[in-house]
Amino acid sequence: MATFLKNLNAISRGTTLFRDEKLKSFGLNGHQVKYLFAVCNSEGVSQDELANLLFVNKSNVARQMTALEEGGFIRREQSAEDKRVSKVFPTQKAKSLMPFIRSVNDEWRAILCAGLSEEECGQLSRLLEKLVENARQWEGKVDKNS
Amino acid sequence: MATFLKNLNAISRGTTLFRDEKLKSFGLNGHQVKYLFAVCNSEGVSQDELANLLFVNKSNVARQMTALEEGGFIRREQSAEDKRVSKVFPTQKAKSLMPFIRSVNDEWRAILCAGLSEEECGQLSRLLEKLVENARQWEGKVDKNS
DNA sequence: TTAAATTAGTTGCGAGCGCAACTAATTTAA
DNA sequence: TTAAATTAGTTGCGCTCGCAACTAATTTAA
Repeated sequence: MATFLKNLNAISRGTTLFRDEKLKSFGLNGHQVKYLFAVCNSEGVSQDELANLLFVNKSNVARQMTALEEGGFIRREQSAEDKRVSKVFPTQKAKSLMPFIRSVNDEWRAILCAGLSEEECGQLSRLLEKLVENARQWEGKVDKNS
Repeated sequence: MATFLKNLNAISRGTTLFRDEKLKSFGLNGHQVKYLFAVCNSEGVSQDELANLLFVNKSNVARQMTALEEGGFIRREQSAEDKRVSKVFPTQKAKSLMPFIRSVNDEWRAILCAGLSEEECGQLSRLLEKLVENARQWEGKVDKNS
């Protein structure tokens, strides 16, 4: 069990490091890629929805959106129906970068899953999905609202 | 793939949160448990070895050892053979706490793995182990010494 | 034997993170 | 209809983290 968490840390760290390496020349760090990727896959998403999608606190979304906006990767648009809501859109610059970001992700997955069969890879995804569901259910129960 | 990393974050966060909840009354937070657990399972380990075991930067080990020492959970002893090395030992206080820490870990694993069979749980551990190995190999290749 | 290279540990720095407190907009109830 | 509760987003705080630069001890080479 202790092993378990340690392992997740190692993989998370590696992922960020890999993305850092590949994307720093574009003015993005390994953490920001995660946010930008989500925005590009859900254009017009609200910051609150982003926080839920990415399992991070909404304060981090606010800060990263400011950074990405200053970097010219996204723009925010106040929702007409609900003026509290900021809808987030990728800029053309971000969209142009997406194929490359996808290739970086693919490359990293290939490195991570080297030596695993397709079945094992799928099995792993499925099992992790289940664990996340369990974790979220517990987190919901203790009601750290976020 | 994007999903993949997000999932790891959610599980990591849940683990820390759970440990925070259960152990704060003992003066330990969710992160420190990880370090203390490793020390208790490898009495006399060096800080450098701890960093490798836990996949964290050695600077964090130094800081957490200072905190754990101040909290009365560990003591450091300069190695006689190599005066650069600090050997780290758990105090009696820490040892007494270990059964409880183990039960917290077990409880969390039970929550995480609810709905999974023994075989699936084992399979998951095995697959993650492989991924970590792959990640470490890549991290070693880019030589971020740490 | 002495000088250079390596190693364990520490510290300053900047970054990400979660939480709590806040503002402003919206919804719910009285 | 107005007051209370909720919601989206922002900001201050304190924590952990990784990196780089540093000290002191040790090992390697000249």
